[in-house]
Order: sequence, then structure tokens, then C-alpha cells
Amino acid sequence: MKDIAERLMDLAEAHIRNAGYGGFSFRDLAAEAGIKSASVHHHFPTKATMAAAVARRYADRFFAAVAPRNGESVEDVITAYRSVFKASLNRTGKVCLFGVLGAEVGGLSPEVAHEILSFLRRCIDDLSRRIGGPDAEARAFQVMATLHGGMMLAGVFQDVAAFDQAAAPLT
Amino acid sequence: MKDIAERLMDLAEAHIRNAGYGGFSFRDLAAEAGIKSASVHHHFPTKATMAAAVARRYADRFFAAVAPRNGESVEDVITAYRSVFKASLNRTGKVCLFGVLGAEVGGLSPEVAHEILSFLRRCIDDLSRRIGGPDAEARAFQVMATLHGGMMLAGVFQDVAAFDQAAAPLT
DNA sequence: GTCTATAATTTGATAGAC
DNA sequence: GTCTATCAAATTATAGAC
Repeated sequence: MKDIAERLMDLAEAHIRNAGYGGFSFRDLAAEAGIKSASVHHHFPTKATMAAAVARRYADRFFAAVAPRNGESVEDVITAYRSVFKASLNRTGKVCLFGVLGAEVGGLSPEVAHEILSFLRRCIDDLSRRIGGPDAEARAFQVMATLHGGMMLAGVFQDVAAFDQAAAPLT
Repeated sequence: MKDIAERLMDLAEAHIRNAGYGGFSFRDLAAEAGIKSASVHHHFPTKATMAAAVARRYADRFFAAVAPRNGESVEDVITAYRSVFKASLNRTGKVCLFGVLGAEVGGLSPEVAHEILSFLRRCIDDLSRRIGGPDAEARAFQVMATLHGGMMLAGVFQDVAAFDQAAAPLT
């Protein structure tokens, strides 16, 4: 049995990845978890607090999944990022949490906006360092852009092939 | 002097591109246009109707801007798409309307979702046809993914350089 | 075309009992 | 930790006067 706070974050994450920050209310989550909205507030004082917690949990899991391996090539690094996003797309049918939140960052509280900026910055830095060379950061931006744009297209077309076609040429 | 409906669509487009569909209310628009929300409803019966109208206007302008030129090369086609998105990013500081709506498509009404799917499908088809060759559609997906992901990153980092670094290698 | 007024609902959030 | 009850505000939308 999972902790109720974890269960609430599972539900919130699914809603955000499907419809954005505005895509759920505490009442929705409460109903789905079989409790009342006041009880959701007991676990997460505000909606922004909860979204930030969901974001941090997502980021932690993501960076654990793409952690460097000994002797990895540049191709291996890019494959790691592509594979983790694709596995999540396949498993849940949903795009990256930060792709959705990033698109609407202008309307989010500083608390949540900070988590978005932090995740994407960390991705770029991690990719740059592991890719290396003079164009490392530019390549990192290219990889992140293509993967996130590919997920968005796959989400709209409801077809993972859109992601594959977009992301396959990345090297 | 612009038509009031056009002015309302200008305002709605800016809000959506900044914060998504949930990023504005009819009262917001009314206040900014100096009228009342009931008057906004006179021009656009529902919020979904208005968003769909904004989407159609945006698409019309976009496809006019990327219209084929005589004797264009594959490079020219990709440059056209990249340039139009970048000019809009530079002029408004905002990402593509459909990048934002596409990210939260799961929470939007069928009316609006249809415009999103329609725009992106038309982009892929147009790019594929003008690129040509056996891998045309895959390249179209790659171009669209990179450009949209690049805009998302530029929006979050508030730096157009993110778009440039992501999109420059496209050929 | 715009207004006042308001309906109907939803939302984020809190107080206080158990 | 969960509940009932409720608040205050916002939101989408409509009716009807001018």
C-alpha cells in the first residue's frame, strides 16, 4: 500500500501531464483518492506547493534514470535521455511533466516556475557535460528541444511514432 | 483602428501563448479592452469558440508566412519555418500558440483540440511535401519537434539563444 | 454593441470537531 | 488524518435594458 501523499502526487502528476496545471483541482484529486479536499490540504497546504512537490519527485526519478554509466559514449548519453522519455511515453501515454509546465510557465507561481527552470537547466548542464566538446551546450539544447517537441507531437497525434520519427536522427 | 473582435483576439492570443488556455478569463480580456465581460460574450459566445477563432487566425497567418517560393530548396523550406517562428518569438517574446495548446490538449474541448491537430497535421504535410524524398515525413517531424521544443526552452529560459542553439543544426 | 445584474458552478483555502 | 461545514473569490455564461 502506498502512502496517501504519494498516491495524491501520482494523481496530480497524471492530470498535469495530460492537461496542465489548470487541469485538476483538489476536489478532483480527493474524489479519485476517495477522501475529501480538506484532507488533500492536510498533505499539501496549497496547490502550488503540491505541484512543486510533484515536480521535485519527477525530477529526482528522471535524473536517477538517466544517471551516467561508466565508459558511456556520446551516443549512449543521448540514447539514455531518449529512452527514458520514450519509456514514460509508452507506459503512461503522457508527455514529460516539464514539457507541459514549461509551455505555460508564464502563468505559474514562482514556486512552480523555479522547479521548471531548475529541471531544464539541470538537463542542459548534465547533457553538456556528458556530451563534451566545443559545441556541447548547443547539442544539449538540440537534444532537449527535439525530445520535448517530439513528445508534444506524439501527445497531440496520440501516436508514439511521431516521437520516434522526430528523435531517431539525434546523435 | 482595429475591430474590437480582432483586438480581443490579440489579447487572448497573448494570454494563451504566455500561460495557456487557463491563463485568461473573459473578465481579463474585457478589462484590458475597456469593456465588460458580457460584451466579450457578444463577440464570442463561449471561451472555446474564441480560442478556436484565435487558433484559426493564427494558423492562417502562419501558413501565409511560410508559403512556398518558386525554386525553393529543402534548406529554404526549413529556413522559412525556422524564421517565421523565430520572428514571432523575437517580436512577442512568446512561443507558438499551438505549442502551448498542444501541451495541454488533453484538457481542452474537442472544438479547440481539433484546431490543434489540424494545424500540426497541416504543418507536417506541408513540410513533407516540400522536403520530398523517402524520409520526408520523418524529417518533417524532426523539424517541427525541434522548433517547438526550442521555443519552449527559449520561453522558460527567457532567452532566444536557446531556440537558436536548438534549431540551427536543422537541415 | 455595450451595459447592469445575476445565475450557476467551481475553486482554493480555512476552522474546528472527531 | 479525516471529516463537515463553510468562506471568499473567480469563472463561464445568460437575460434583458438602453
